[in-house]
Amino acid sequence: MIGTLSQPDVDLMFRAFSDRTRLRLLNLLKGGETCVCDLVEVLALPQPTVSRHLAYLRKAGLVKARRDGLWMHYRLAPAASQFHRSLLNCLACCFGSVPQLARDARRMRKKCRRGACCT
Amino acid sequence: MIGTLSQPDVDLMFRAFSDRTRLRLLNLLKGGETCVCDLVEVLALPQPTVSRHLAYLRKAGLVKARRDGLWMHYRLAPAASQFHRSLLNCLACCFGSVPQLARDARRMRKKCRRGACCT
DNA sequence: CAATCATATTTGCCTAAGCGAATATAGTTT
DNA sequence: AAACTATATTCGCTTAGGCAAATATGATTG
Repeated sequence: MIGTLSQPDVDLMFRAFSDRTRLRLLNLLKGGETCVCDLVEVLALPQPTVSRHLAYLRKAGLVKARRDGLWMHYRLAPAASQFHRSLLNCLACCFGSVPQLARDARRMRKKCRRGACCT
Repeated sequence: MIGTLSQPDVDLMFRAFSDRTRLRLLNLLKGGETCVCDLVEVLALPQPTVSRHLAYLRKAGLVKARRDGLWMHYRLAPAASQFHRSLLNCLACCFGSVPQLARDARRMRKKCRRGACCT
């Protein structure tokens, strides 16, 4: 009934950001491609929960997946519109407002430094 | 349990944007202070629906209300953080992606031009 | 103060979406 | 092919949140 509508619906993309778990995932992926097992460990959440939210983000067009043998690596999808770009900018700003995000990033860096991450 | 948390929760603000009706309201308020009756007419939605969503936006810290006799005028709250500012920037970008927003704005301008709006 | 107007809130109902537990799939190794 | 590993999906349950209809509130006017 409505005319042109952007591929991944704008509402869907906003809603993707409106859940704490997904925000944390996006925040970690900001640091580069990451495999699911590392995300699970750093967020300390059940693996099905993480996979479920990653699937949501994939459907919203916000992340891309790449298979590498047994592992799946996720990364932020390159911004496909000005809107997408501005949403990612919000993510950067959240980092200052939500202490949990900074903590997650710190834990990920630590894990990688001791060579314990898949990448 | 978690330490510092920004007043109007980040998740709440994102969720405020993730509903089509609220997005349309925010978009109209971008044009300046507007009274509820004008919003109801331009969006062609039931008044309780509009009021309910305005209440949501108020709680999220995104809009401010001002009473003027019988009328209530709503306006965008001034950005209180970098995050808030970047969210408002998303709104501006949406305008290009969601044709409905441009139509709403056009209808509002038209209404005001013929002197039919409360402001 | 009764009537009226603009707006807000409540109620009841229904769908979307989160979670944990269990299970399925897909690739690897032996 | 059987066993194993990493990841994805499904199921049953519970809560959040949307809507329409009805009702309440708050300000103004007669």
